[in-house]
Amino acid sequence: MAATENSEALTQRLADSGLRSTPQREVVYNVLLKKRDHPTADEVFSRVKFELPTISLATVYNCLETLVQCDLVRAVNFERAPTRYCPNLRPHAHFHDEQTGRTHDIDLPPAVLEKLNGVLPRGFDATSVEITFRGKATKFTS
Amino acid sequence: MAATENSEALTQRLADSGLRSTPQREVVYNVLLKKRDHPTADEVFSRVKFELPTISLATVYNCLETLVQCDLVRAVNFERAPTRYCPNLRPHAHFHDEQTGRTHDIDLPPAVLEKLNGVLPRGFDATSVEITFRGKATKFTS
DNA sequence: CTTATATTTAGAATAGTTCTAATTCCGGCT
DNA sequence: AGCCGGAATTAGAACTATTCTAAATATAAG
Repeated sequence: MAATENSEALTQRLADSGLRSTPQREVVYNVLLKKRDHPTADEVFSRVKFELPTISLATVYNCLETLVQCDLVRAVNFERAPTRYCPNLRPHAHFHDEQTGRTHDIDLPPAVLEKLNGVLPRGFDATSVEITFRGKATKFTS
Repeated sequence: MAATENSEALTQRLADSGLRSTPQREVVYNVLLKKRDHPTADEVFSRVKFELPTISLATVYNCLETLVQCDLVRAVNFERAPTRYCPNLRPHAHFHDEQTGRTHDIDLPPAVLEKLNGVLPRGFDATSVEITFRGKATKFTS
């Protein structure tokens, strides 16, 4: 996908919510797309500063929040550690490697999602489900 | 189950970890068992104070941490909200009702847990999985 | 060009939790 | 019973991720 495509997608999504496309929002989003290692706001901040040295941390938080609102990015929480951000929009779980601290995306097939919804008793209406594995990734993992 | 049974179980678990049974730990644990509404540390604090008016918040945090270490209690995190505590040791998910803010336990049958482990690619070895639903509980729910 | 509104910004404020250092408690030894 | 040493508790300070505030800046619309 060309970078301009992402950029246009971003502009479109922002417009849909009555928001503007700004250099800060563009760069924050591109940083997330470029290295999908579930960075924290601080990590995003330091990566963005290469391109926009004068950006403030508050703006990074604002942009991330905006992207989450537009459904372009997911906020990922693990215990009480700093929130991490993830531009993977497919339904997926997270695997938290306790040795390395790294977070891996685990795709969730529709069948599993259905099975999961099946555990909800009558009267519980879920709009979303969040799944986090903890353990260690032994091998075959990048 | 008689209260003394829980008390003995607690004492046993603590001893297993080389820890002592104390009035503070007993009361904190009993508070969790008595009203299973996933209280925060602050809520536990105020409930415990009825029995131990001089207990400190730090001690409540210490006791909760100890109980979690001993596998008698689970710490439940939802987004970045204050940690909640849950003495339900059966495998279960949590349903977070966005209207009321209440958290409900959802039992997880072994079949579902197996299915879930099945989504992990070779090389991912999970020791635990945490599942949180979000939505609204419409009816038939206490 | 002007105006209105959105956005960014630096720094202060907040809140849940953890840390620190001093005190208290308690079991085991004599 | 009395003492010792480690465990536990305590009050308050410190920490940290995040949000808030208020002022400055940018930008789209008329």
